[in-house]
Amino acid sequence: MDIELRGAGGEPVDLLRTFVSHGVADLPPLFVDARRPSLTVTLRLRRSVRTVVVAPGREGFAVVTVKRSEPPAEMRGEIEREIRRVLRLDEDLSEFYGMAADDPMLSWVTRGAGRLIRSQSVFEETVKTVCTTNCAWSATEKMVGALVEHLGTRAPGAPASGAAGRAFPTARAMADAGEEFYRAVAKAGYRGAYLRALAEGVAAGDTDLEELDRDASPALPDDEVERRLLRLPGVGPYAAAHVMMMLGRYSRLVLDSWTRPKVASLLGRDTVPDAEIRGRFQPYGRYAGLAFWLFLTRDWVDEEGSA
DNA sequence: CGTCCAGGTCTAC
DNA sequence: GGTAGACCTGGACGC
Repeated sequence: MDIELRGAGGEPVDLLRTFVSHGVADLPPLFVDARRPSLTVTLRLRRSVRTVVVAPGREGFAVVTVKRSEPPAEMRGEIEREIRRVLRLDEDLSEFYGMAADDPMLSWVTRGAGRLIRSQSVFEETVKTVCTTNCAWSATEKMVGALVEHLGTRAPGAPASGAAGRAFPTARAMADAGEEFYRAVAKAGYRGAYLRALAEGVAAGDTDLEELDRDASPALPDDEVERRLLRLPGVGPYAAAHVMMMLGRYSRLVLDSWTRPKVASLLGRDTVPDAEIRGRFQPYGRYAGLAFWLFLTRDWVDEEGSA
């Protein structure tokens, strides 16, 4: 099926920029192949699990194909909705583009950058973010890979082993996995207890993460969303800002051991105080975090458009 | 082989 | 409310 690459405000969408918009776009159950280019994702649907490939189609469109089986009509509708969510196509970035157009550092984004690949659920976003804390990216890949490989449901056509072809695990599946799994298989270290507690809270219905999405609760203020996220085990200021960015709530800047040196290097300095960084992007208001992220990741795709 | 530290957070002052 | 110290893990460093 075809999906038109057009934002909710009619703004352009650069599909390759979207594919390489964020490192989490390449954590299972998402796989980016920047060469082809394509995005493969295994989706949990209401009544099944399917692996879907998104690639450039005819001019202005993405083409979505479902692996193995041609899905029935109602499933196709569901898949299209989920892909639109993952690609963030229903977000209106035209106001942000209006601001960026007058900024020499960011005017380039108006060609279609700014849609950060999103996971299927806020729960998934939160788990992945906790898995990025206080460790190298290789450790994050190890942890998330193990969760999907060992706890995720297989889609038709999934390889016998590995994370490919499996959906992100449900909160229940993660809550039921024992301490030993998090220690010996996922190599999550002290995060294991956080992940289990987080999953148990969601599975038991005590924690509702999905309502924190900007689409789900546009009236919920960012301050309140941040307060709720900070109550979660393993979620501090960095993780809260990061999850919020993935929820389309860009008021916070993601400040961590990767972004701080990166912004300093781009400004040709040794270090830059957090307050100064915030000050520089403050004019973008509720898009400050997105402006900051795009400023940092401009070099992820070169001018010719290859990653 | 020991120390440091990666896309930090928690607890105890 | 603000700040040390501990914390799993493993790859990168210095010695």
